[in-house]
Amino acid sequence: MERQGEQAKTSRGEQTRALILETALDLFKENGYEETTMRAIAQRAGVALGNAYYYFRSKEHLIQAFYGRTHQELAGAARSILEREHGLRDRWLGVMYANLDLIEPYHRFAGILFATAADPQSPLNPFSPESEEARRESTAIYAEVIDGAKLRIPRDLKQELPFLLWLYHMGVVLFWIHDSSPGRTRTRHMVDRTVAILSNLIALASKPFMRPLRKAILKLMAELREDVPGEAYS
Amino acid sequence: MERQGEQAKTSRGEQTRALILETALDLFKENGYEETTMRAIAQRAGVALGNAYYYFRSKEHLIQAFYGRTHQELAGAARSILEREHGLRDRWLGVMYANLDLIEPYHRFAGILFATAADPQSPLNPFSPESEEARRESTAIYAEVIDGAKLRIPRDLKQELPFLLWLYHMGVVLFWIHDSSPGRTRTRHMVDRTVAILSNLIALASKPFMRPLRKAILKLMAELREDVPGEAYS
DNA sequence: GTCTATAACCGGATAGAC
DNA sequence: GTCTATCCGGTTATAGAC
Repeated sequence: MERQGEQAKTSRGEQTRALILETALDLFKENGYEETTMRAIAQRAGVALGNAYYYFRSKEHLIQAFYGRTHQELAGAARSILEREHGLRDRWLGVMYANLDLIEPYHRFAGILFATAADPQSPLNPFSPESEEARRESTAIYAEVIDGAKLRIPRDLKQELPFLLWLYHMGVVLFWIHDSSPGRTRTRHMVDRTVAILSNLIALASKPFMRPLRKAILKLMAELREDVPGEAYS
Repeated sequence: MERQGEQAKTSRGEQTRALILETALDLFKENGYEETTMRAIAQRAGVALGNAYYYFRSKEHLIQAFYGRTHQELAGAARSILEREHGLRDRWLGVMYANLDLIEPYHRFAGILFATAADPQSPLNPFSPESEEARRESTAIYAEVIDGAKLRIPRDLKQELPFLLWLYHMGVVLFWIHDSSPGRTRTRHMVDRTVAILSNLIALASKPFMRPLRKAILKLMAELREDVPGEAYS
């Protein structure tokens, strides 16, 4: 019944880890973040409290794991969308909607989720070194959104766009968190409108006669941008 | 030596309250928010733990009080700036700088501060009903920034601008929190540039020929905007 | 209404045994 | 890798003094 072959490797541990994470997310969905105790998570998962802490250094790290899982799922969803769609606007909108669908079940505790993420000291912060991988993967999705689109975009802009779309993505999530409309229709409406406008704006900014203004804005951005994956966070 | 006339009223209590708040902020500055215990605050203030909780229902409420104090101080600083300056850009920039000066000493623990504030459930959230007064006062400052400027702005835009400037203010604070440059020079640079650009944009948006676009954007905003001081937060 | 003192509760986090 | 015991600090409760 059981095998412990060398391919299984960390399998046993991974299973426990996954069990704890899923249990935690279920409880978060049911009762919210603050209301869910680590003891309750451990109990329902059928493990000891200390064991939960063996896999997740803190309650916040459960959130980080949730981030990671969501990224994986979004990347998967994005793949099929990006195979199908070829216009910038539709590719972009598709990814945004996929993300909103993905996180909707967690809207209830997403506030706390984002709150802890807002602290620059926190490893959960989207700008932190710990988040670099997630940030890089996320940005990669948006690079693919752009690269696959039938649209000629100058190199300087094209280089910055994935980061900008990722920032936009963050802004949408922030809006979504504060959106109490049923089904988050308000956020979807906002995304519809802004993606359309911004897609046009990108096309416009790509015109040759826009070059000077484009250069000026990109220069300002470069000045302002912290070297995100760098020394800034000691 | 002591009088307890009717004018003194809550004076005794107010003094204790202020003492506790100042002590807490000192400790936050010195050691950060998480590292500062309520017991330590009470001890250094020379009051009993229970007394601290008599004046502040929770540790978070100390932050809310800090917000309030900062608002007061900003309003005071703004008054003298707005008496002096008459161009939109200089009035606006003056207020932004005054605010940055005011909060600089607290940069260290501002992250946590903003983090707890980011949770929609939290009373600290700038959009929450509990924050309505602070939000209203803050918005009033920006209304004054606009009203006193020598610039003709159409009514529809003028009505929305204070809220928009307040949103911008929030965005600046968010940027500031993540700014690890010495003296927050990066934030100041960003503010310099963006206030200049946005001031021009406001002037541009006020031109008669911009009316249709302006109307369209204001309409979208109205659709998106939650009735902030409303039922949304039950 | 303001304040002290003290004990207790609860839950996040850690230590160390198995 | 898993468990039990323990610590620590936010918070609450109580009972009483000015």
